[in-house]
Amino acid sequence: MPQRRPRRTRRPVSIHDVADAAGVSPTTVSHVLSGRRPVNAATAARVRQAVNRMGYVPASLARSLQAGSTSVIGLLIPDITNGFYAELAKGVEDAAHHIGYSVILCNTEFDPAREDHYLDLIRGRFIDGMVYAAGTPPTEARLESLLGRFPIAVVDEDVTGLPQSLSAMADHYQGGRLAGEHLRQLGHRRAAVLTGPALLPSAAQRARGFREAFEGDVIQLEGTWLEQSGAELMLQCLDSDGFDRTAVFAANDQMALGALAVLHERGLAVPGDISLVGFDDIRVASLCAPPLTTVHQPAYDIGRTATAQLLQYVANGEEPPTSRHLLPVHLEVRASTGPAPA
Amino acid sequence: MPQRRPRRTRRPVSIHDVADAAGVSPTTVSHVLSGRRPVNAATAARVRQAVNRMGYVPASLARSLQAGSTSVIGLLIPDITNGFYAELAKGVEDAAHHIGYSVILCNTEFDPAREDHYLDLIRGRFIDGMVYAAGTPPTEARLESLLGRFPIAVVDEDVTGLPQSLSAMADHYQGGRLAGEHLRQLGHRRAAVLTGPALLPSAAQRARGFREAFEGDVIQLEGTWLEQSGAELMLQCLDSDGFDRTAVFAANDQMALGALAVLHERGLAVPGDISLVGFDDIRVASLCAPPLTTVHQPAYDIGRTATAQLLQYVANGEEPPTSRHLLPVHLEVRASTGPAPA
DNA sequence: TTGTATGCGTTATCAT
DNA sequence: ATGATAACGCATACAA
Repeated sequence: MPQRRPRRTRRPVSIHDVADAAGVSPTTVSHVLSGRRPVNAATAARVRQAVNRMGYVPASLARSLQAGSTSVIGLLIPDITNGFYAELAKGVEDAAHHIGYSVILCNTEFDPAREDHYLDLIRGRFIDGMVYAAGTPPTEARLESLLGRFPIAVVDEDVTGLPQSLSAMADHYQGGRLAGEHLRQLGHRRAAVLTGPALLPSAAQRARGFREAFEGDVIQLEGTWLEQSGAELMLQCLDSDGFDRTAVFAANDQMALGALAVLHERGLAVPGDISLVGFDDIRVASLCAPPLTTVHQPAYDIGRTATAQLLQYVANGEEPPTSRHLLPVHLEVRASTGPAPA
Repeated sequence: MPQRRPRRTRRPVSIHDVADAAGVSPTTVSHVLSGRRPVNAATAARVRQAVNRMGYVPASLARSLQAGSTSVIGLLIPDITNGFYAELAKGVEDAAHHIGYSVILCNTEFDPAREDHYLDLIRGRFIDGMVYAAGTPPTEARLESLLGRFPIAVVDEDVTGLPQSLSAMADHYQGGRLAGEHLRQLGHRRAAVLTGPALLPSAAQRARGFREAFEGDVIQLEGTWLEQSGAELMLQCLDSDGFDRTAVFAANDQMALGALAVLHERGLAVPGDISLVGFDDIRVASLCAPPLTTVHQPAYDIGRTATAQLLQYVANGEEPPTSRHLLPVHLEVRASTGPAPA
């Protein structure tokens, strides 16, 4: 004999309440709302009226539990204030919203603990999938227990040797090559490369592409992806004995902006004394002074593509196949690069 | 024909499976994991071993259903690629993550339908609360059915005459005044104001503050918050008969950047011919050419404060009180403003 | 056309 | 110290 609910707090209206009010069973209410089976017109009208009068909204939580999926995915990125990730996020959100999914913003600030915390969302099945663009080195160790067991799209990073499902990234190597060729054709022979974390394939590929196309004398300094890091590395360069570089390739635009600020501080002309190339082509790259020559990356498309791919399978309860999307890049030549000084 | 697998799909390990494996009841497993009541050490060890061996992770969905809350909030904003909202989002995420909450990114692109869709998340109780920074005019109609019934913090907007719970915003009026005073002191007497949507209190307050402090001849053009809109309004100004303004106040930095691009295109010097002031102080404002004089808004703090306030009550199951936080602004004087031309 | 019973996976309540 | 049972609120297989 069912006991009446305690009713301590103002409990939300449930499907049961509506059913009682309309004089039907919860099943019928459910079907009126879902349309998954025919309901007598008059009955349906009564139910709808009760729904409106009582302001009933189905508890999506209960619905999700029953359905076994939440229609929510995660987007794991290191820094939403970086224009690249913001564009990426927009692409992810667009693709997700397009088929009724929502996106949890997992902003990690490059903090492994925070990353782990957010990965627990998928372990606990609160999210149906994850778009993973961590930007942190120990990517593999952190992911290996997840890939293959959960729907994850690895984005912007070329994680190899793992049972990964989906991936989408820009052609980092080719981007590096474009930067290198450009500077070589301008007559530069001695360059500095301010890279991202050496353990990241993306950072390594950009640097390698640059070196192979530049074919000159290259010194390489490792940093994080942050503006601050670009500034520090640039300072380190300038303060080293016998610094003689005429060109700098920064692993992303944020670092390039940091480097640019330092060059300005030191009274060095860009590109008069030193040419500077970035990577990403975030909005500010075309607005800063001088406008930055940089490798354009289709951030929005990367996010949109990866998410659409992921959800195509997740939404059907299928297991995503292994795939690797390589998106094209191109060089945006602006005013931060010029002929090598004599 | 014998059935191989009774289950259609590989079902995740449940608390029941662990209980069976450990030879205890689900209740005990639950208590071992939560520590909410004493469990025999040996029993607990057996349970923990089973948990590890089977890779059990509690279904947070079921947990949420039982608990009546999800530990997720929404963040509704129009445009994550706008540096202001990105900073705001970072503040929200920080405050939420700090006490174990996650954030759903509700990016609306100023689309009312999309906004409504996301507001349904709170109606369906999939999220415990919402940080609302829509930036769209019909804020009130859209919100009136929600405020007071659900935990919502209205951010960056001064919604008056509504049963709102929490709100946090910059001092828009004072910001407008700072811009107006600055230009007046530089000798400007004729200005153009490129405002945001007239129906938005924030936009109206910024414009009013400007007019009251500037005390000169002001023409006012209404736009959206977008860069494109700033460009269009600037063009419209320049092409009007007898245009004679020496200063422009844009309602936000994005619009200022749009206006700046148009001024450059037309060969007008900034600030030589026209001085320009923005609002927000997003990162690019200090990097563009010339660096933009602008009203600084504490975007990160607005997000963090509002979220911390909201969650303080939500996490305790209490109803948030009505409150209104007004955060201070200040003027960042850079190179886009100068003395009025003779 | 409609209703009953059951399950989704967890935790709180009550019992032992 | 541990377990059985009843919710949480919905959807669905099965019955009528």
